Amino acid sequence: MPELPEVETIRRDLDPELRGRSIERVRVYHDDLILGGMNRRTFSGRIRDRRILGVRRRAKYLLFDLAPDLIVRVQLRMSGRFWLGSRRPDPQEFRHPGIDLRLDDGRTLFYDDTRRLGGFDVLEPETWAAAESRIGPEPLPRAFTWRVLADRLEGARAPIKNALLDQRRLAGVGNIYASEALYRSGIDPRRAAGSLSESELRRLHREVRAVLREALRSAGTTFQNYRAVNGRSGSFQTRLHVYARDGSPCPRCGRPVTRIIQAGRSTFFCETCQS
DNA sequence: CTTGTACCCTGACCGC
DNA sequence: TGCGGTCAGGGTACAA
Repeated sequence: MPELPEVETIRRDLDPELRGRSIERVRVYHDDLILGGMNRRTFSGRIRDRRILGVRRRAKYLLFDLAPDLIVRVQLRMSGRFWLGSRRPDPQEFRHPGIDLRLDDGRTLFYDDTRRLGGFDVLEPETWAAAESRIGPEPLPRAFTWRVLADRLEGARAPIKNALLDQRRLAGVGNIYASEALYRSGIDPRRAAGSLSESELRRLHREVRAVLREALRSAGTTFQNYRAVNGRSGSFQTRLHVYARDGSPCPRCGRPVTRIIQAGRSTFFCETCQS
């Protein structure tokens, strides 16, 4: 479920706690949580007794750098969650144990995943570099100018909403912030991505960054499942303009928000304010 | 190459 | 209360 702001919130929670710790013991509850077909024994063997150098994020992936030179990639997908503590969390909250990583300070990092769409894999640096090169630019650094966005969308005939979700074009935007950024930019989500004018691209660039930054400041959007580490909720759901608000009045013009399906996912927008 | 669709999985919710 | 249908912050394989 998490998009860039949610994954980055989790990264900020985890990094100072995990940095420098060693993984003493690994427990895997379901083979399908090890992505890429590695079996659980091999996975455990690769990462046991290694020290965590730090936790990074790229797009919606969390990357645990292990000494001396190995990467654990975590994909939360729709329902992955973390808990860090010396005891297993309340089973009311964490009903679907997925992977436990016991650390050398007596605590355990518990990964829980209701739908089991997420999971972990272990990558050599070269393998990660190859995968990483296929991901679009991060939207928050200064290097991401409106011209970079224009480049990534140039010639695309797909609807702009779909293009924003395509991680090869742009990293980190998901279903919530795609709808929100297009609403704030006044752009119809059905427009061909390559047909946006310069002023539309400038507005979209500004609003994508603004909505992601504001959501990050609110520790993300807790709609249903998403929690930061140890059950902490985000608060950006109170600041959404259109997402999941179909039928409610558009905050700008008062006409009802419309819901359509694009690429199999819901899109929310205002037919009056977005053209 | 680009684009769209089906699928992975469980749970919550809605109408009958 | 039960049951079926729909939907859920994602990514990927595969078809067209």
